[in-house]
Amino acid sequence: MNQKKIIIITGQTATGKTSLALKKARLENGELISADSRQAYKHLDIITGKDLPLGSKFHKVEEKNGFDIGYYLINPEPITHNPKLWLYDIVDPKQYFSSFDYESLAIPLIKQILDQGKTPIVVGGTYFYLYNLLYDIDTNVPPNWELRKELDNKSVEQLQQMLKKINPKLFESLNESDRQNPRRLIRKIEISKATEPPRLRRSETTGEPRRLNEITLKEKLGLKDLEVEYIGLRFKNKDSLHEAIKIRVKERLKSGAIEEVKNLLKMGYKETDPGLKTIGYREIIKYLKTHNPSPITHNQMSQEWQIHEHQYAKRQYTFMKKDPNIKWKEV
RNA sequence: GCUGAGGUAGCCAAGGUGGUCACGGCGGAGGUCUGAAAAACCCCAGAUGUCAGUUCGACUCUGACCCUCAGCA
Repeated sequence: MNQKKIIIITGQTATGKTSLALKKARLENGELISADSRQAYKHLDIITGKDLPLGSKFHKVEEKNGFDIGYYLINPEPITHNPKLWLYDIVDPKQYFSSFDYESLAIPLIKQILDQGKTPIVVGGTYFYLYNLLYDIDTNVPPNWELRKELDNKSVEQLQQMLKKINPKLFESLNESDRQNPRRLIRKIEISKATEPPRLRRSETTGEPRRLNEITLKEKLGLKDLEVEYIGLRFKNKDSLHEAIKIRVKERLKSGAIEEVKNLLKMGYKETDPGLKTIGYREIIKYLKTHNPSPITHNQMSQEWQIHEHQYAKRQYTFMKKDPNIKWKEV
């Protein structure tokens, strides 16, 4: 019981990651750290499924790099062991938030929880965040939002030409999917334009596949010895996935999803804000639009939401299943 | 019953003077992923209502039949 331990729980959407995390928290004296790119946004509560008991309060602890760090208590009533839940409500829906930001916030929290002799339980479906947390991200080029904004107007063709010009080798190393992907092209241009020469991975220069075996989180924490329990939850078949998502969407609609969107719009948030580019919000905004050239019914909105949620769940698994360290559990 | 419109993949849907068996979108399968990731992107598989005729050749023309929709009665 002396060895330090961290638990990572990820997996497909709607598999019950949070409830597993809570169970673990009870058993192992744990605190939860969310790894969810949507629950990191303030005001996005019902649709992103922040399962907080009524009347929960956000306890802000500090402000770091412009992000709010704080926690919720899982139980509203004071009880003996009341685990904290961190990294909800970090940023405003208008703000951008990156996997790097996530890592920079999560690492000190993990350390702190370990120092208290507790077990950090990192839980969430944003595998990209976990990927960067657990493994290495080997570039040192931060996002340049001004450049990105400027390049957002360019066509894919133009972006390709630009990259080919400033970094032909990198362009050649891209696969077809990335070559057609404006976001990825912009990122590559951003890296290539950076004044500091980036420490590029071999995969980007030689095309060699990246090795994904060794979890480097220990080194990042400065710990020699750390037990990592890394669990992934997935659906055992398509039916259970569809069923779970159907129930989830209906429940969220019943608990006021539409009102949540209306309020956000009233507060001045727009569909183009980073936080609202999220499944559920998109479909409801489309449904609420009065001047929509092709209006959809409530039922269609619900269907589309469900479909996009399925597709997301499948994409998640496609990405995650390449990680050899995940111990899968079916639900 | 009459008149009009129409039947193209699971859904929506384009098409042409008859001649590489057919544009797309959605959905479905598979995939990409190194500081926007619930994002963005790649890729694959699916079709001409039925029967007969004209023709070297029909999804496209003709006829019959079956079905759908609108209007009339």
